[in-house]
Amino acid sequence: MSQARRDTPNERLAPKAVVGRLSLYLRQLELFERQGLITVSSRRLGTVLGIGDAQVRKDLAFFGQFGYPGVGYRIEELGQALRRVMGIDHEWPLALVGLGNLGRALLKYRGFRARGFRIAALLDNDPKKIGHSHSGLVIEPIDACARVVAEHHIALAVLSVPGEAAQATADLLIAAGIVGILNFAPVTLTMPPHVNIVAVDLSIQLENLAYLVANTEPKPSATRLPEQAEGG
Amino acid sequence: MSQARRDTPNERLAPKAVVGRLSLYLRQLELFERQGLITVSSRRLGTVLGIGDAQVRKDLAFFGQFGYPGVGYRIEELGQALRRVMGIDHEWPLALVGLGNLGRALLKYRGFRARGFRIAALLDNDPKKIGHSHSGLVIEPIDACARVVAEHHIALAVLSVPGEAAQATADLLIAAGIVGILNFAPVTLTMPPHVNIVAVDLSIQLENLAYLVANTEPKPSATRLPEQAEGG
DNA sequence: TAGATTGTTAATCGATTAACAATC
DNA sequence: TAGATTGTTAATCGATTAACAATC
Repeated sequence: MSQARRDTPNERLAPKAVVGRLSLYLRQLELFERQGLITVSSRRLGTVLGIGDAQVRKDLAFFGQFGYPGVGYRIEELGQALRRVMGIDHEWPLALVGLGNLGRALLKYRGFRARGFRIAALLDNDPKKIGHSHSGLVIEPIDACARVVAEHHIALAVLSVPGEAAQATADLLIAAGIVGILNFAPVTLTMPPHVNIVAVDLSIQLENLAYLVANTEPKPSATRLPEQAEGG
Repeated sequence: MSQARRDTPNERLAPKAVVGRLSLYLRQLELFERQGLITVSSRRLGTVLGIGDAQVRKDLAFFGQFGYPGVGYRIEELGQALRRVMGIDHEWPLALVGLGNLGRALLKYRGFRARGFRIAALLDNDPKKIGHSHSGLVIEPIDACARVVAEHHIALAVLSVPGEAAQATADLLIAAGIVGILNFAPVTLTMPPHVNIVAVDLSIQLENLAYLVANTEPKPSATRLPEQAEGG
């Protein structure tokens, strides 16, 4: 419940790499909190995430002064501060667009809800799906997105339509006022500058993994030396 | 069917950022190929992906000399070369571990198959699920992973178990010979150095999007100037 | 040939790591 | 106090961009 102490918000947008790590820090802080810890040092926080202590401090310092020299960071306070700088100190209603296999799985995915993201509307263009209910929500036609977005004050959309439909659907969503899209379609979308997109291309991730595996030394011996691996 | 011309494989592992873009290049090349194009310049390839022409050339040059001055890149030839350097010029059998909502959606996801990844085995620890068939495959207990991995020559696993089970399950998979994991569990896994991991954390991606949206200027006017957005 | 475009070198930019005075 | 740890500056490292001779 304490307030952040010396919050010196930075004018610039944080580097993408920093923001990605912020989410990792927050997740780990919440874990530490459940374990009953009160404070944590940059070294300890970094170690469990495979990140150097200097980098942890630098990342956090970008947004303000949250630590106490000689003590470390107060976990609850830092967690609150990070939620605020990340813009997730309040709920975000989402539109889920495209209710194929992946879309329906995302609808039931509990990780979103746990992080303050609430799916508030379902959109699909398949006449066989429109009108059906999933998890208490009725699927509406994509044409209705302007009304739906306004009604529920939705800013973010999760796009899980087929690749062929992705750009046209995104255009409709943007016209309806959507300003952020989490794109699961395997397509590079073209956007006006005020709209943000984060692409999650599962095949590309798997390809990157294949490359790494194809170019990594095999296990050198029976000895194993645990080491950290990263992700976004 | 042509061979790459002057392939000068680089000893070093390519930077992560380069590998990520390689997948984008390949996807776009395949699109161009379907559109009937024969050659493409670095400028054109870059433009549609929102990447500079110098960067496209530099990325490709890391792996060899694939272009023709004055002409550009032969699309089919470059595509083949990229598939080879990425290690996806052959099929990869996968183990899908964890058949919750997300796991079942991934099983039906067609993007994997289209890219040479074939789910060859299903593993889950829920007694209610073991023995049931999905898409022609029988769910086996995770304890059986050593046998299953050996039988199907599986190197890569897709891990979609709950966060609490992720590390223990990953340890079993590694002991069974798995050397690459696509991790959907919201947990930072600890790995021996010969094992690669790519983390796909959907909540983190959505958090990054929320940050961007919360810190982006709103639409300045009615004029729109389309611009490229990126993703991995 | 003239025009286009590569591969590569040099210049710039940004991100990570190391070091340390200041603080508790 | 002595020990721990921060925030920040300087040093290093890596990645991107610009420029251009070489090539077709």
